[in-house]
Order: sequence, then C-alpha cells, then structure tokens
Amino acid sequence: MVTIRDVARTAGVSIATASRAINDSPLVAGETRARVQDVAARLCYSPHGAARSLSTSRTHTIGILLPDLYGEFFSELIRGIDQTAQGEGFHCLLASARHTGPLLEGALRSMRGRVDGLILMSPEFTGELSRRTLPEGFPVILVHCPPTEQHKDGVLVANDQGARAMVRHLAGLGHRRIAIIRGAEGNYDATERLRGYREALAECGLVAEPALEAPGDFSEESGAGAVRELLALPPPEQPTAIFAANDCMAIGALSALREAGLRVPEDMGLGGFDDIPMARYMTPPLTSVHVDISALGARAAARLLDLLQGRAGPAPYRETFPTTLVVRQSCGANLLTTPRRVAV
Amino acid sequence: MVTIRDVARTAGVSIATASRAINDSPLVAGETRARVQDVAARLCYSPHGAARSLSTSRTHTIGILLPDLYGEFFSELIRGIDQTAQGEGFHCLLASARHTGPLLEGALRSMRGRVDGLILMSPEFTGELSRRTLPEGFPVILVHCPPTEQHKDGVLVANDQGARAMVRHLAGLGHRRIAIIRGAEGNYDATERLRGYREALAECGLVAEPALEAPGDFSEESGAGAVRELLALPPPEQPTAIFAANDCMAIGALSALREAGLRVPEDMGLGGFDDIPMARYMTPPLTSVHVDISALGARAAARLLDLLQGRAGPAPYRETFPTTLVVRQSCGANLLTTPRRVAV
DNA sequence: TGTGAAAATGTAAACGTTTACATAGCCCTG
DNA sequence: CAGGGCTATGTAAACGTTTACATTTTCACA
Repeated sequence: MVTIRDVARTAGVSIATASRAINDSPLVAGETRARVQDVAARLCYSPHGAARSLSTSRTHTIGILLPDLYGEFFSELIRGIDQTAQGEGFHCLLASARHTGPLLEGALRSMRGRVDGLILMSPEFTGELSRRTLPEGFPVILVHCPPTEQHKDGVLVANDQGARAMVRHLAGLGHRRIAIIRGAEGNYDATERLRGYREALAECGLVAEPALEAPGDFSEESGAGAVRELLALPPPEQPTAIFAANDCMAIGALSALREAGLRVPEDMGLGGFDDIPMARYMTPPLTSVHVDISALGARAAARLLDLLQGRAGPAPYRETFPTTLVVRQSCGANLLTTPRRVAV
Repeated sequence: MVTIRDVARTAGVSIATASRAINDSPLVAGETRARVQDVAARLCYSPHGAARSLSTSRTHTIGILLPDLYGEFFSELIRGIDQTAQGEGFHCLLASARHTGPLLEGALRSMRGRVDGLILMSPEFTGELSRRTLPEGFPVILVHCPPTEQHKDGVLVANDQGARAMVRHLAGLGHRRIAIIRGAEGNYDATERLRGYREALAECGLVAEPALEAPGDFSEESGAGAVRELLALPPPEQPTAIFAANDCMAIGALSALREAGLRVPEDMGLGGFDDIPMARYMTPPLTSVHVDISALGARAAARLLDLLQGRAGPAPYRETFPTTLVVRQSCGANLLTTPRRVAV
C-alpha cells in the first residue's frame, strides 16, 4: 500500500510538505504542490481514512442507527440522508439495532471513533443510555424520538395532523362510523396516528368506539385480518369507512374487502397513510396521507452537518414535517357510482 | 473522552495489559482481566474505532457501493448485507455513486482505510479502474457485474432464466403474441430479461417482433406509456399478453390497460418481474418472477466475510441466484371467466 | 534451594496522518 | 549590511490502539 511517505520520498519533500500539498494548504509553494499532487496521482495514492481520523479526530462520517431496515420508510430515509451527506463529502455508516437494550448499547458504543455525529431513530434511546454510551456533547439528531436530557435536536412527522386530516375528510364525506386499523403496539407513528384519529372524531362530534379500533402491525396481513374482524361485527356496528394507519395495511384491507364482496369505495371508504408510490396504482387508487420521507432524512442530515461544520449554534432544533392529504378514489370522493351505505 | 490510558491508570496496570484484558486475551490473569473490565465499564470506556483500525489494519467494516439508493431492490439488498454483517460484528459503510466516472473513482478512493472489503454494484466498474483505486488483492464481491481481471467473485440473479420461465408460461397459456416492456437502456437486468424473453420466444417457435418490444425505464409511468404505445398498433398486431421487465412497470401497465377499458387477464395477460410484496395485493394479483434480493445480499456478504476471516480460499466464487415463477391471476392462469382474445 | 520453564506484566515501536513549532532562505527597509 | 519580517520547508509530537519483545514473577521440580 502506498502511503504519504512514499509520495513524499518520490517527490523529494518532507512528509509534512506532502501532507500540506495534498490538502491544498496555502502554506506550500504552488510549484511544489503541483509536483506532489502529480506524484500522488501517479502512485495512485489515497489517504488512509483511519489514520486521518485519528489525527484530526474527525471521521467525515455520519452514523445512522435505525430500529430496522425493512420497508420503504427506511430506504427513503437513508436515501435522503445519504444524498445530503454525500453533497458535503460525508459518508454514512449504517447500523440497525433490531433488538433492544444491550444490542442498542453495543451499536452505539461501536460508533465511537467511527462517526462524527448520529442520526438516531429508536424508541429505546434514553438520556441515561446516552450518558453511558456517547461522549458528552456528541451531536445527535433524533428521528421520531422524544428529546432526551442531552439531545434536543430532532425531526418528526406530523402524524397526528395527517391522521386528523384524513378522518375529517372521511367525516366530511358523510361517514359517521369510521374505523381505524392501528399500527404496531408501542410504535411512535402508530400512537400519534391513533391520537389524531381520536381527536378528529371528537372535533367532528363523533364518539370513539373501542370496537372500531382494530389492532394491526403495519403489515398487509394484519390489514386484511383487521378488516375481517370489523366485518364480523353485527351490521349496525360495522364501519362505513376505514382509516388504515399505513398504506400496506390499507392494501391488505382492500384485498380482504374485495374477498368479502364489498366494493370500495361504494360499500366501504378507505384511506391509508404514507402515500407510497404504489398507492396511486391500486384499484381504486388509494387516498392517503403523503409524507416526504426522503426530505425528512435530508433535513436531519442537513441539521447534523450544520452542527458538525460549526454552522449552527447549539440551540435546540425541532422540526415537525407537515403531511398532505392526497385524495384519490378509495375514500369515495370523486365518486362516479352511487354509494350504497353512506348517508351524505 | 476516556481512553485506554485512563482505564489502565485507574486499574493500576500498563496500557498493554489493559488492552489485553479488554480484548479477552489469554495472556492476562483472570483476576486482572476482571478488574480492568470492571474499571472500563465504570468509566464507560469504549475503544476508539479509528485508532484500532490504524493499529490492526482491520476496520471491521464492509463497504457497500451502489449506483443509487432508490427502490425496493436496494433496500432489500442492504438489509440482507447488513443482517449478515452484523451477525459477525461488522459494520456497513454505504455509498452511492449516482453519476459515473470520476465520482465512482472518488467513492472508491475514499473507502481506503475505512473498509476491509467491498460489495460493489456498478456497471462502470472495470479492471482498469480497480487498479487505480483499490489496493492489490482487495476483496470485492460484485453484484450484477461482469467479472474483471482482478475480481472474479460475484453474485447475480438468473434474470434470463426468470424471463424465460415467464414467457414460456404465457406461451403455454396459448398466447402467440407476447410483448415485453423493456427495462432501462443499458441496465444489466434489463438486458438479461430481454435476452430471456427472446430466447423463450425462439424456444416456443414464436418470432420476435421489434414492435412488441416496447421501451421502458422501470418506472410506473413508463409501464403505462408502453401500454399506450402497444395499444396504438393496428389490432391484428397487438399483443395478447405483456411481460413487464419489472413489477413497477407492470403496475403502471395495469392501470393503463384499465383506463383503455381492457380487462386483465381476460383481454390481456400480464406478468411482472421481482415479485415485490405489493404484487399479490394488486387487482388482479400479479403473476411475477420472484427474486429473493435480501438473500442475494446476504450471500454476497457471507462470501465477503469468508474472505475477510480467512475462511475461504481465493478461488473465484460466482453464484447465480435462481428465480421462481409465482403464478397468480394477471397472466390468465387460474382464470374463472372466459378470455376474449386468446385462443387456447 | 537453585534452576528453568511458564505465566503475567511492562516497554516501546508501529500504524498513517496532521500540525505546532523550529528553521532556513529571501527580500525589504533603514 | 544588519535586522526583521515573510514564505517555504522540515522535525517531531500527537492521535489511541495493538503487539513484538523484554522483563519480572510464579511455581514445579530436581
């Protein structure tokens, strides 16, 4: 492997000068710089990352710690982060701490000396854990996490606002019995979306009924299962519209409704959340709440980079990403045929 | 920041002993090891990654270099890789080199001293580039790339086999005019799938017609556009079945067909490729070619780790991942109603 | 009780950089 | 021409580890 020594020797300068030339320091004569850079190119020299990091105590890498790597949300988030990071010459070190507790601690630990800052998404992350695993004042941007004592910076999605918009929209179409298919137990988004759902019901003067809050876990199957559960209710108690806490469940719900011989939206209105690319291509096209996840990732990265490059003060930064309701046909708006069960 | 010196001092041993104790070396007395580890835990010591890497010239990190980070393929691939890597205590450093040439070179360069090996997917990667950017003998696993002079290890998907299976299946259902919606120009998968399509036609005694090879770029829109193009052909030249080179385009095609008032599969058979999770939830459920991408990633990572851990000889390793045809309803098999245009 | 091997520990070099500080050459000014 | 300020370069320490080698301790055995 060719090191800076080799470059220096070949160019006939000291290591220090070689280093300066390579880093475009103004302290080196133009002619020397050119010669050194020329030699470096000829020898195919590239600086050793670890050595550089050790010396400068900067890694030019941001860590991404996620609970999982499954699904569109994470890939979009990563894409947004990576794009922004790459724009400033930063790398991304990826880790997922599927399981809780000790594994998360290990993952955090192993980041020491490998990253300059962290974009972190984990419900398990607490101030106490931070104290044990991260150097004091280590830059962290939280995604979807409540702030901790040490780390107040974060971005989050206006889940409740989105859910409210959806439910109000359904109510506006005349639905009085609106069910929700809930997300995974304990999940942040799930909780917030449920909250938004309940708030909207209250605003619209409707009462929340436990029977209309079907459990789910964000998977297609659970969406289908929830529908079967709802359709097992005695007819007067059945909903006329369903709000699925994400699009996957909405899609599962759609297929279960079809199996049950119900038409969407005529017999049952349906709304999802996330507006995944596929949503518009469903039959009928799915009404959903749009969230620009990659933009969310990009913002998180941008803020972290501001911190790292000294462009931002330590003032706590929290940004709530707004959502937008995308009305298509599954909800029953834009309806060409006549609904059977909904009184308008 | 607490370093190994602090641990050593507090535990009353030399740095060397502290290091050994922390790394569970057998060269240290059990009692000493316990004491040191105790101190380390109390001080919340975690070893500095860069320092360690510099000293051992091992980073315990594998680099992932992809052309892009968009879509299910990449996220699944990354998931498979990360899972396997994490199992052996390795990290993943992610980079995407969207653009070609110099950017790719820079990305490769910047990996020096940061990763122990590389999982690389880029059509632009050549032996010459490798020589310029990577140390000799640097472990690389290629995904979907032709082998180069230095790097022969790689995994790939049996794209042509999958495409052949699909087209043969369609032909077996009686279709004589089978169109393809091609993938992005120059893309590896696209080329292979097209090749499989043509081979299968030949095998079945059908003639390839340029008019039936509609261009596409893997996006939903392009799928819809291709369908409009095909339907613009004079009726006798129109296809009775369409093979879309991926599921996204198949979904776009589905919605364009519906707009045109055609029923799937009665009026037009349809098949996709990739078997994305959503495929089964389409109306009708999409017949597709299943590829287990995360397993592909896992295999690539496993092979790389074998190389890195000295468990495998340098014998070139190439694995072609088989695909499986998943027959649902969009192709016209399992058909309940009668097809209008297909002679069986 | 002395000897030697084995076990435990310590000393210091090495990994490849960056950078504070020292030095050398040069030009300008008085 | 001495002195002082630049500018360009070199020397060497530092970053936090690991590890080859040296040294000390322990302990079994003759």
